[in-house]
Amino acid sequence: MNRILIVEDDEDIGAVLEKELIKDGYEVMRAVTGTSGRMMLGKNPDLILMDLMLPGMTGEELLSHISPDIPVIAVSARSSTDDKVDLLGRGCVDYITKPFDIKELKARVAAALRTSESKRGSKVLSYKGLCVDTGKHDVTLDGKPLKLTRTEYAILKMLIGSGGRVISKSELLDLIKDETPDCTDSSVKVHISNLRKKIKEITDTEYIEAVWGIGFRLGGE
Amino acid sequence: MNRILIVEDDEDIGAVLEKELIKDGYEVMRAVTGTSGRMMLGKNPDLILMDLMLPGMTGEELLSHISPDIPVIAVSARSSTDDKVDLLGRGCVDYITKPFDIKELKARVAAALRTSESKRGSKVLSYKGLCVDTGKHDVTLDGKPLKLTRTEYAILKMLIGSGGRVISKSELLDLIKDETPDCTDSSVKVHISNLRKKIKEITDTEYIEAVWGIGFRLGGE
DNA sequence: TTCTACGATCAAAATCCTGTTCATGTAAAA
DNA sequence: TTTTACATGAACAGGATTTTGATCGTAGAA
Repeated sequence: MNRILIVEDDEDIGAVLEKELIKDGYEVMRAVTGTSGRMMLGKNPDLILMDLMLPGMTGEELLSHISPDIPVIAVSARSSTDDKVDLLGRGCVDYITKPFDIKELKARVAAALRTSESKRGSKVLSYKGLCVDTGKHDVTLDGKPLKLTRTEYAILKMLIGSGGRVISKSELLDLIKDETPDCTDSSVKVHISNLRKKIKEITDTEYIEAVWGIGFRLGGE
Repeated sequence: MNRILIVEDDEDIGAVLEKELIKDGYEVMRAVTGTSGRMMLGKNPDLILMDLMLPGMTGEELLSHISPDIPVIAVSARSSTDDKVDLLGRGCVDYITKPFDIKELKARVAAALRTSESKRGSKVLSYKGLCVDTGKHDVTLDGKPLKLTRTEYAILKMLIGSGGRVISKSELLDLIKDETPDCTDSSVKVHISNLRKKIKEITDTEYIEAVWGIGFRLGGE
């Protein structure tokens, strides 16, 4: 779940934003001054929605304290192009002028989160010669590329991402359910089987291990 | 993704810098001498982190070869104010003395990149013979000009600007939505198709690669 | 040992995606 | 006005992927 920090001194607007964003499934934190906003940076928000006119500290000042990989959307009554250019230069990814349409705001929040997620979620997970690059969305085994389908990739990523923990079949089912809500666990079995087949074409090491009655785990002996 | 060139002869320090910067999502290149640093200028770094005491060529000498719009941060044991003024005059945007705090260094790197990016909004992105000049708004393939429409250009720029990352279809849709808010992903498909067609007129290399169920990526084999 | 429930695999069927082409609408250029 | 270039949506073909159902193998319990 994504965490959004709202820095807004107007109680009404803040409350509306909070309610709407919670409705969309975000976790929301609120601050009413620049100073309190700065303190809440410690809680690692994934996105910041910020008014530029704040008591205590200007939005611009607050901006300079924010790590550049957190997307910031500025909300302001001001709308001169100069302001806009200036802010975008300082690390804001977007800019909305009041009064705003809540639907548009939500769309921009979603877009900003999407790009930042793919940018910083670009991690390389690895386990014994098996490398999953979550940004490039590709996998290599002992240096050789492994061509996986979407589901196979998702399963492998889940397995490799959970550090040796056993993943229950129902967890894997949830992964697949996103696309097809009604499916039995027999598809999971097939995907696992196909994954193993592709792995076997490259190495003899057994990577995917079944744990009876529980699920699967990565652990090539 | 931003590319950072580290010119540092101390192996330990260089390795730490590289690791930390990669962790932050930068693409890192290393050089251990001034001379090799100079060669790597050809790889178009977005920022240079440079030790001033180098074998082969002094940092000051190297500085004079660097294009003035690339931000350079000097890292040095020396700390006299004269040195500092001198260097800043020669085009360094910042100056850090050893021993430095890695967090501070990262913050300065981020800040320097942010300002330089907004200053010269134009940047030449390139990938295997494909060059996108965001300033001049034109594209060349193996030296030959590629005449693209506005949308095709936007798509290609997004793909090339994201360093091999997969761009989801919804991200591409957002790009098009700016002009026509209601459009289906079938237009994305058509644009991609047209782009490929134009590329194919010049070379046989496959540049735009589909990642099934996810989106598209640049990656000519 | 024998039984049962679960795991593995296969091939066919169903579904989903991509790459094209074509007809249409629209806005700018001549 | 006419012409041209672009963007879009519909429709379809050709694949790729996913699911299903049947079948066989195997671990664990009685």
